[in-house]
This record gives sequence, structure tokens and C-alpha cells, in this order.
Amino acid sequence: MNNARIAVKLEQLADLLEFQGSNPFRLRAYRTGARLIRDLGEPVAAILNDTERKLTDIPGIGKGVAEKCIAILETGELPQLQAILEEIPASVLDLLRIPGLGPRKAAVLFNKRNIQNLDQLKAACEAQEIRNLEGFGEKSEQTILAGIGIAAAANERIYWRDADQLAGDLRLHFSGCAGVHQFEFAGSYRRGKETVGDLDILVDSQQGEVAMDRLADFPELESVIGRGKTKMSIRLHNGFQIDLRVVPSESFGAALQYFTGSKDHNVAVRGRAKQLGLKVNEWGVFREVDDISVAGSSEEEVYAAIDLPWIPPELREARTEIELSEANQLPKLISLSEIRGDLHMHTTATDGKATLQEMITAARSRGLEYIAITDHSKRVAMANGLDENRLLQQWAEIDEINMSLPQGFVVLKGIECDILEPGGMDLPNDVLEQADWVLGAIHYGQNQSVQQITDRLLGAIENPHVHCIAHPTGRLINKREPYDVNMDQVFAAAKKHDKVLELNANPARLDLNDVYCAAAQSAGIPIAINTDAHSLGGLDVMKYGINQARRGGLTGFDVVNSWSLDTFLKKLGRVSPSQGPRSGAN
DNA sequence: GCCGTTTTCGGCCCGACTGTTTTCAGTCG
Repeated sequence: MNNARIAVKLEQLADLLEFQGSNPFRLRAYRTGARLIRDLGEPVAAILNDTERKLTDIPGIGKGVAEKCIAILETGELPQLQAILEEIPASVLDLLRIPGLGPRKAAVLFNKRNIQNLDQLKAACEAQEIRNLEGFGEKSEQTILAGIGIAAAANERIYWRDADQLAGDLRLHFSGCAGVHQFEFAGSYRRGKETVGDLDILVDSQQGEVAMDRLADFPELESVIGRGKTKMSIRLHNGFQIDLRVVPSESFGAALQYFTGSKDHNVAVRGRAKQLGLKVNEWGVFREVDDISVAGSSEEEVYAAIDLPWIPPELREARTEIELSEANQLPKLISLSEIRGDLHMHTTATDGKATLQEMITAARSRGLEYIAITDHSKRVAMANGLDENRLLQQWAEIDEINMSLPQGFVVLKGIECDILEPGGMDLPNDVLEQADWVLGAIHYGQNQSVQQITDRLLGAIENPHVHCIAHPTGRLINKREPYDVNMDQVFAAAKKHDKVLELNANPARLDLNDVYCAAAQSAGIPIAINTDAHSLGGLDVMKYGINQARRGGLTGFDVVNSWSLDTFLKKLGRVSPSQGPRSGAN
């Protein structure tokens, strides 16, 4: 899909125009356009090729942005961007990564001292050439020099899982803190985003000093970035930033709503409030006419004040949540407690760290009702992938185990079968047809062309013995881009052949992403949220997949492994889990 | 640049904190 490429160009155009001091609302229009296109769920080209629809039908995309999209699609370039890049090198945008240095000040550095990159800026600071520029001083040079050191790390977003661990440490650190009545995390962490850029702590207290002193005592603290009456920011040894806000009880809900964001969601909320003659800020909801507070202590109150039911944080991305809330049609988002099965895991037969028996015991102890054992197929030689004989042997073992298990727990005979580079499955159909559950997955040839990759996936989806495509885009967050694949065609084929797509819950994968989850849902394609566990602890990553699913608006209806075993098996066209003796007993 | 049953022009979310300033611009979330 070229949407991401279009979005990147629009964002770069906005960044450079901001640097040039362009109209801020024009920048916002480009950035909004970029976000809308990134979140589209279908290729821009599909809309352009559809005579019934226009890009400008999308609220927030007008003539200007639509024309730019077309130019990028047709030529691969954006003329306005090319023109600016002839005047300003793209490296100036690196300057903006320094904390405290925004577009205005960076522009002064470029225009007055011709500073084009971080190296030149460092040299100028060391030569004390910056302090005499208007708006700068001695302190500026120091903060810039300190900032250059953390500029690289400052942009790094960490996995939600790692943020969650840090959040746990902080919660513990604040436990028993005097005068703290409520303590919550806000920001992208609360929205369950796959990566988190910083942690926002919100505290309900009359004694801000006490809470701030407590934060200043956090063992991982490297430095205090700033500290005022209600707000404090610190940096940890690893470069990660923590923000603390202290508010009174009557403002806690408004502050929680505000600091949870997203920014674009808040813009929409405040715009709506304005139409109703209200003003929303972190202290509450106020009547425009007399500044009287009408809400603030809880989030429910804040949303109610603008005539909306409460919106789950995971949905607050300025996508469709305001409309859905307005129509009282918000989805009942799936929760971890609804999960009954796990349909992707490995054992010591291939590259897992635990035996078949150990995985079963661990899954039962976690309250699951069914699991599928899905080791690798032979193509994944470095993981000791299974050939026909070893696989059939494992399945015979599973048949036996199923007979000895108590009612209420079933092991499905599965395989994560590789989709080979030239296309086709790694195991013959007469073997695959004996499985309860077949995942098709790409592990090799990820650099192939979009047509090759897409054709491989389509071939797997069309195979009657394949039930589901595992980690459909192959991306590893912060490490590897998704392979080049036409997801529109993949969705269409999955829909046509009634196949499942996986949301891999591994915190580094979370593949499908939230936007694709939403697209799959609206296409009516069921999702399996799987741990892909390679160890006993690997079974615990399900919650990260749930986060992502909730962000995609998925409900239990959309997620096959939240269904009862019977319902799930019916979906697979089976009434019993295996060909073993147990099936006769049912 | 986008938008519109108050508007096709004139708006567009709002406040805390810092550093450089003598009242505020820039940055950040």
C-alpha cells in the first residue's frame, strides 16, 4: 500500500513548511491529511479508481491535499516538497529532535548562522556563537549541547510492554505517597499504543510538592527537565522522559481526558465543546459565557458534558470514535478475560523452549480451554522445522494426550506451515488436510516484489487446507518494515475464501496493526489473536495483542479464539477437534 | 489548507513552563 509513502511526504512537507514559518493551520491540514491517509485501511488508489467516490469525500481532505496525493501516486514525487528541499536541506529537521528546540529557533540558527545539521550546531555552541542570537542565551547553548547527546535517544519510542514494566515500577514507587488520592497513567501508554514515547503520570493531590519530591527520588532518574507548581518532567538514565501533572480532585477526570489524548482526538472534543458554548481544558469543562465549571472530576462527566458516552482510550485517535459515540454505537471492545484459546505456539520439537506437555500444562493453568500446537515446517531448517513424518508423529502424540485430558481442555493438531519463496506450501495437501488448524506464514524471501509476496499469500489463502495467515505483514516494530504486500488483495481473498487473519500478540510484532484490524473487521474477516509462544512465559503476551485488538475496535464477535471450542470448530467446518478416538466419544 | 443550518470569509484547542525578557515568544504536550 502506498498510503504510508504518501503520508510520509505530506508530513515532511508540513515539517519543512513549519520550519519556514508557514501558516500553522495549513500545516495542520497537511498533517491531518497524512494521518487520515495512513489510517485509511484501503489504498488511496482504490478510491481514485472508483468513479463513485472522491478523496475529498473524506472529511479533512480537501482539494489541496487530494491533488498532492494524486501527484505522489502518479510521479512518486511531490513538487512542492522538491522545491523546498532545493532551499533547505532535509538535515535541518534533525535540529528539531533536540528537546526545547522547535521550528522557530531552528529557523533562526539556519537563517542567521547557516547551521544545517547537528554537527554544525554542536561546533557553534562550543565556539559560543549561539548566545548572541536573538532569543538565545548562555543557558540555550548548554541545553542544546546536552540535548545533542540525547537527540538520538529522545526520538526512540519503546515497546508498550517495556513502558508497562516501567509504569509498574513507578506505581510501586508512588505507593503510599502522602496526599495522593488518585494515580493514573495517561498518554499513548493508556491508549495502548504499540510503542510509547514517554510516560505521563497524573496525580490527584493538594500537595504537589510531595508528589514531585517523590518523583525526584525515583532511582532511575538522570535529570530534572523542569518543575513548576503543577507540572514536572524528568529524564531517566536511558533517555526516557516521564511527565507528572498534579491536579485537584475536581479536575482529575478532565486532566485524565486531556493528557490521554490523542492530540487530534482532543482537538475534536474541544471543537465540539465550542459548538455547545463550552470550553474544555485540563481543569474542567466550563461554560463560555460565565466560566462556570460544569464537569471535571471524572472522564464520564467530561464526555457527558459534550453529549457523548465515555469513549475507551484505545479508540481516541480521531478516526471514527466521535461519530460512533454520538450514535451510541461504540463497540464493546474485547478483553483478556474473553480469550478461551491460543492458536499459535511452538514446542521443543522445533525452536520452542518448552515441551509439548509443559506447554499444555502452562496453557491450562492460564485458564485456556483450547490451544493449537503450531511448530514450524521443514523449510525453517534453522528452527529444526518438522517434515511430514515428525509432524504426523507429533499429531499422534497429541491424539493420545487429548484422550487423557479432562473435559474442558483440548489440544488442536496444528502447524505453522511456511509459504515457500516460489509460492506453494512447505507440506503436501494430504498432510495438511489431517490438521485441525493450519497457519500459513512467510519467513523467507521477504524482499520479494509486491506482486511475488502478494501472490504467495493469495496462494496460501486459496489453499483449502490453510485456515489462517500468521503475522500477515511480517513487520518487527522498530526493527523491520513490513514486506511489500498488497493488503487490499489479501483482505479480498481472505473474505472470499472465508479465512482467518492473525493478530500476532508478540509485543515486537503486533501484526496485524490496529488500522488493519479495523479494516479486517469492516470487511467481515475474523481475527485470531495468538501468542506465538516459544516458551512458557511466551503465553503471557496475549494482553499485548488484546491492546492492539481494542485499538482496532475488535469485539469478541470478531476474534475466533474468544469463541467457545464448538463455535470455533464449526467455523472450521469440523465438529470435533481431531481424528483421534476422542471424536468418536462425542 | 479545510470548513460551513450563525459563516464562501474568518475562524481553526488550550494552558504550563522556560529563558530571555521587562511583558512575552517559543516549546511542549
